[in-house]
Amino acid sequence: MAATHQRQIIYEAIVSTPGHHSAETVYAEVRRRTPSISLATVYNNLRLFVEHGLLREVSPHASTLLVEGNLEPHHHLVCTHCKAVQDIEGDFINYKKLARQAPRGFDLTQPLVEVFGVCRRCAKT
Amino acid sequence: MAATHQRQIIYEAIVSTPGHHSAETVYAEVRRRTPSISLATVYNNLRLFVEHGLLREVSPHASTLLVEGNLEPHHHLVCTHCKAVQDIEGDFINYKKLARQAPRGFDLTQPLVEVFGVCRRCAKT
DNA sequence: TTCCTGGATTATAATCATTCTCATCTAATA
DNA sequence: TATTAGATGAGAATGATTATAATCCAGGAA
Repeated sequence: MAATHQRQIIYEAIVSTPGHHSAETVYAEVRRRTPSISLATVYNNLRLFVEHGLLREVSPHASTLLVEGNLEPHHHLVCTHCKAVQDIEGDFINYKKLARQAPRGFDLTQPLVEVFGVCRRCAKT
Repeated sequence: MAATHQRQIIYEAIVSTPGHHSAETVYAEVRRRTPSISLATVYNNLRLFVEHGLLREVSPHASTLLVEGNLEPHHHLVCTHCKAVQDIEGDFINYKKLARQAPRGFDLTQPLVEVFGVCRRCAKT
């Protein structure tokens, strides 16, 4: 991966500010220094950085709406590669600890949890 | 909420089949019985059902790409209402139990977890 | 029954984020 | 300097979703 000027300023813009960054916010930030940069370049490199592990994707799931009729408490296991979602049972969450970590006032009455990993098929590749 | 014909067949199509349903799959299924139905109606009613708690949204996250530079192990707390994401620390996950529940071959070497709830500001409303 | 009214539906246009295409550029190497 | 592979930029294309506006329909009042 070549360390081009664009890549450097994109990376800098992200790691220099804690928190979560969208393509648009990065684009706006980076454009102040290098106005000729293209939004496509930002997207390309965000994806590249995530693939190479330099950045982490905040919500690595497919962007399409999914609904389910199963209202029983259960959680989801999401493959960050193929985006497949499957149900997962079990009480692997310590709700007391979780509630202690959450900020005051955050309603966790019925927490849903999504666990990200890589499914067997994708792990083989 | 009026129990119209369209709403009934949309709801039926979802709860009669376990698993996760996208707007397109519901649309395709429902069209076999009522070919005149509109995709907009499917979207409208999926949203309505989710709001009324008849259905659950599988990945109630912001649909835009977000990245972060913080590679330290941590998790995310997501407000299902305003979609805001904040970091959350802590070891509220029992990884042994989680690994036991996950299907064979699912790679959970570095699991990311998103916990959904309602943030203080949205809970007030 | 007939009219009225408000909500529901439909078709389609519009929007938004993201990806694709392809011509151009750049930097490293021969 | 010439070559070449990869990177970039501009804008078109895509795909999911939402908005718009006209039409439809069911239930209640006359």
